[in-house]
Amino acid sequence: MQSGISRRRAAALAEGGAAYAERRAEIIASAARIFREKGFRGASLADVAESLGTDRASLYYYIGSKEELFHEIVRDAAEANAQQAEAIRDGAGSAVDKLGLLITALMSSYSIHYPYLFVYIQEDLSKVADRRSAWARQMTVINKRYDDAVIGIVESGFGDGSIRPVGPARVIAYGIIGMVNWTHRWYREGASGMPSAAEIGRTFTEMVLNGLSSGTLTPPAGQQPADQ
Amino acid sequence: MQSGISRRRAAALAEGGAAYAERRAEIIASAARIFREKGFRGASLADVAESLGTDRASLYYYIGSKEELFHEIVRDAAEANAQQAEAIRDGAGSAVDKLGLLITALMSSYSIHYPYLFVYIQEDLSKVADRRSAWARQMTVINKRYDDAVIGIVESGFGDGSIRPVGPARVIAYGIIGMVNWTHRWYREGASGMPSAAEIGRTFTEMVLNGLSSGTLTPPAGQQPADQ
DNA sequence: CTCGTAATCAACGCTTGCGTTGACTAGACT
DNA sequence: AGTCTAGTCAACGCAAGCGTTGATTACGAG
Repeated sequence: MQSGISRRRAAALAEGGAAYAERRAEIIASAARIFREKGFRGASLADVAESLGTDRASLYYYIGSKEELFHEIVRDAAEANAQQAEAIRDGAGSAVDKLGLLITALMSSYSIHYPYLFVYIQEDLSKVADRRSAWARQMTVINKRYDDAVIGIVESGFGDGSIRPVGPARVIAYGIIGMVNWTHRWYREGASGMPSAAEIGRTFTEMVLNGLSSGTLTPPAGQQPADQ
Repeated sequence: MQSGISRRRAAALAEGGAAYAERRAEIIASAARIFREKGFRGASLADVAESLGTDRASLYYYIGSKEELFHEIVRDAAEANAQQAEAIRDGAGSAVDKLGLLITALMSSYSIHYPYLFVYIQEDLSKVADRRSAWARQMTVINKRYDDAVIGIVESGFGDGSIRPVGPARVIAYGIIGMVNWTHRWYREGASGMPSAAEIGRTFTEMVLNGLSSGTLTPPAGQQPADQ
């Protein structure tokens, strides 16, 4: 059984009016900003409504619930992310090249889809929804695809010898992912003194691929003995 | 004006009974686990009480509020973290050595103080409390001390030539911090197939200091031209 | 001018969760 | 046995926030 407002929303959605779709997109964009600022639980629909200069109840003409709003924001971001990683994994080049590509591609995604991607990254999705819900299961799949793509690149590098096996592929992959994802805590698009996303990507790439050590004061690596 | 329960709590605290302190610590430890699992906003005091087999109201004999409980968990973790980073920065060794030390030290802290440290790390503190509150300002200071210690190590490495200036010191520092902190999303103490914190620390150290590239398929670094 | 549709909003019910009250219980001490 | 105290808990008040209703406004078409 549908509620009154829900029926009207479904009708408007089915009709597919351009103005309606545009207003809806506006709401989603504004909500993304709010979620980015306050987090999913910290943000209220009142905040979203206020940022749009409208009433909270009016939002329900465009969206079914706070969760639906959140899902809409996150799903596309996650899917795009996964596809990008998979495309790089399946593309041409050595594993090392691919890792470099991956890092810079992610950073520029962030720059473009900000704040959508950061909403996605900053939320620990396992804490936002019941693990058994349909949406949570979809997200688990998408996240796994993403992880597997990165892990796959590292493993292929182990195989062709282009990546030094300094540890388990999963740990290396999560290290890279973490380095990039953690930017959600400090990177602010266009803040004064803030390097560009591209510059951050280049720095990360260089440090992960070729290392920070200049080799002038420490032995130049190879396999150093486990000192513990 | 104090409420009844608050007066009794203050009295019990002032008296300093050992059993009281122990029970209080038990509550804090259990709360840390819950906060770690559900996040600050997602966890309710009912959850905490239930995990202790007691009533929610009984908690207030030991703690003043949910916030106080959270602060107690986080403050020490943050302070310990900052002091550790500062001690490493101010200790002996080259900057490269210090970075390696820092990474492994952090990872073993996590292993020891788990879940306290992860509660601290997983919460974006700017989203949990009003930025102007006394506590938030204290935390800002502690966080800055930590960041500055890491940035300081990187800068000193620039100075003595042991660290290659692949980008701004802040970006390098945040890259390392991110790599380590992101473990809160996937590292689970003692989960099956999970590497030890020490092993993860070694892997991260090796990849950041000496790089992943074997040099067999890509030019061995130096300064590569900006390709953009 | 009137009518119909798209869009808005004041007001409501409902749930969750925080913090408090004041009474109760178990056990130590006299 | 009687009393005192540390600790517990059923019950309450209160605020925030979600989703709904039903009426109202704005406005374009006829």
